[in-house]
Amino acid sequence: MGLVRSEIFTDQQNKISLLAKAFAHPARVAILQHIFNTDTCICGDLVDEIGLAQSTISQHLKELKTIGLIKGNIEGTSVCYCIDKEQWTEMKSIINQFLNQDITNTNCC
Amino acid sequence: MGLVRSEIFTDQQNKISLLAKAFAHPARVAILQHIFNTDTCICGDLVDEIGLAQSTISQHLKELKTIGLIKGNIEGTSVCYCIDKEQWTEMKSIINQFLNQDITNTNCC
DNA sequence: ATACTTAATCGTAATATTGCAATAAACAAA
DNA sequence: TTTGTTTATTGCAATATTACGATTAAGTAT
Repeated sequence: MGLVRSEIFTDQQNKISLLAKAFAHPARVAILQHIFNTDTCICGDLVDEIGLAQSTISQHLKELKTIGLIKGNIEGTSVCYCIDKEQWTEMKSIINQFLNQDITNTNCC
Repeated sequence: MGLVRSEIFTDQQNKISLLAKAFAHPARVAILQHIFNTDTCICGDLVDEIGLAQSTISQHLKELKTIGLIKGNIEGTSVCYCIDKEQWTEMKSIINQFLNQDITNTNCC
């Protein structure tokens, strides 16, 4: 069907999967890494840096904005994107809580 | 197009996004949590636990197996799934390296 | 052998995602 | 105003994902 049945999962499960989607595409990973790597905030050079069309990059930026991990400041004619530090930290904590589940219990294989 | 242009990204970026896909769906999050929570390995009760059809669960299990995070042991007529500890640890390290990028540099917004 | 249980696979339908060209919007510069 | 620059949006087209019923495969039990 292509339609996720979110109702049958817990809020936490839906939240984790939503956050994971942010970096479940290499372009979004690249965008986030580039924002991290440039000490000054990012503008429109993502299109040159990554080899995708401007509209495609813009769409990925929109998704990251919707999820809440980045925010954009309009600076004249260009837009400056940066990490939303609070949200990033919260995301990290949620994901880490999931990743750090105790592995020692599973002992059959 | 619906076709990810993997060639234009680094191996690391592709790897991160691939791993993230493992928990970019609430059903797979639920499956992994359930394997973690039951001290004994998982069998076919995932279908009862999560409200999805048997074939759907089986498909998600296959994806998790393909990504490498779980492995299944045939035990008579049922199958026992568990976390692949080595792979899980490696995944954690790769994801954490990405999540723990220094946030202090981004200082425009 | 037959019947039952369990999980994988196949086929199909529907929705989601990715990508790009073209256009629009918003601002800057001349 | 006109021109250029930059980003967002719209409108496709193509591929991917999700989900389920039906079937198959493999083992158990009778």
